[in-house]
Amino acid sequence: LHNKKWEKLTEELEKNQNDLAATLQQKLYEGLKRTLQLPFMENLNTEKPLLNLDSPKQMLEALQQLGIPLKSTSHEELSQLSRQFPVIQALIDYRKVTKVLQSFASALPKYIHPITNRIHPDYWQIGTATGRFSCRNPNLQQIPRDQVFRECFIPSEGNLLIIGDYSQIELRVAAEISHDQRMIDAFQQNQDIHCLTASLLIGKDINKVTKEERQAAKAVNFGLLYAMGARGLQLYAQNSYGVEMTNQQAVDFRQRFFEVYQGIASWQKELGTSRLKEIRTLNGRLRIWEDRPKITELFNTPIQGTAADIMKQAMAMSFPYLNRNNVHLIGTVHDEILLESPQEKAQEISDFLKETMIKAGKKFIQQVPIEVDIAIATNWSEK
DNA sequence: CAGAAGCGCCAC
DNA sequence: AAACGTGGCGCTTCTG
Ligand SMILES: Nc1nc2c(ncn2[C@H]2C[C@H](O)[C@@H](COP(=O)(O)OP(=O)(O)OP(=O)(O)O)O2)c(=O)[nH]1
Ligand SMILES: [Mn+2]
Ligand SMILES: [Mn+2]
Repeated sequence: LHNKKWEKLTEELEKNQNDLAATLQQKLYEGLKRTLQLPFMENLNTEKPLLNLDSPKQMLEALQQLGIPLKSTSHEELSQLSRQFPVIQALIDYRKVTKVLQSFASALPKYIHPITNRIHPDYWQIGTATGRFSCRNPNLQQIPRDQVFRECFIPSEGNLLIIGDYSQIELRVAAEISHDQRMIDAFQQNQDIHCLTASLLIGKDINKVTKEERQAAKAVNFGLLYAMGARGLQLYAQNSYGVEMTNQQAVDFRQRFFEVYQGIASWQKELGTSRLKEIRTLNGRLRIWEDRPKITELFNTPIQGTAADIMKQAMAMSFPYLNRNNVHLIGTVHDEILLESPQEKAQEISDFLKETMIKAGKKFIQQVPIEVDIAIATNWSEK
């Protein structure tokens, strides 16, 4: 971790948070004064705040008193009303900064080891029901994507980071498992389905889709793959793209998706009516449920699980070579491997990692080509 | 007072 | 009947 950069980032976020807290408080109290004319308003300028901005319960009560119809203060509900009520936008903004400040900016330095000057989290090999790794103390698999955070993660002197990430991995696994011909063809033609979905959703040339729009499309592709409904699609399009969809439009979009990917549709139908209480990944690993699983779990498990199999296969296959070359495997983020390599070997090692990850993929996936995005970097934001 | 539960949100 | 999934973490509030 780049200490100085991190400290500076933390300071900026703190300043930011103070401003946003002031804005939010002002909007809340102003509103409450108007609607309630409560005597406690006289105490406004005392040290003790009347409302805890971090308390969902108090925020909900306060917003309801302002006449805003809410059942909870989750982002999903808030974003619906953010344009109508400035105070809601203020709460969303305050929450965002508070979250990254509390969970990351302030929390992470506590984990820097006094001797190694590094962060040493615990990785759990069987951390999830599907076979993924999990990570904790701290969880380095949930560092914000934003460059200002990622650029603080740097290799030690004389080394470089090598970052390998599978391309569209669970879609490729899904194409293999379902035998969906259209999706297989798409991957054989090296197409990017995340970009395609983004362009269809926002009505924009596929070549003009931004990184953020592509990122947002992932949840649509994986959502539909794992049985997201029209309602869920509609909400998601609104909240992440600002795309207003009627229920009918969402139904139509969903229908078109499955008309294109008929193999996915029939795979879902087959599994959905199967009454299975257990299911395997392509590596043969088994997940068992006590009672009938939800179909969403049943759909997800073989695919997420196979992606995890591939990941672990790649790690196992590369480790001996890495070890011989004094290259350290310093992290993994589900379909991503992070290495720290002596500078002069970095090119050679990155070629090796990429080929090994692809080879591991091919062990389980034969109908669909496997692609890996690889980067040699001086920090984690450069992938 | 400690620990569990609930909420909300970060990542893949 | 309808349903995206897999996690970890910080805070507040509840429970005992
Ligand atoms: N069910 C579900 N799975 C997700 C979601 N986001 C990511 N995943 C899973 C499926 C992805 O293939 C896998 C790896 O995430 P990545 O961010 O690397 O995306 P992906 O590999 O699909 O695309 P990429 O080409 O790497 O940008 O994690 C999600 O919102 N829902
Ligand atoms: Mn990926
Ligand atoms: Mn990834």
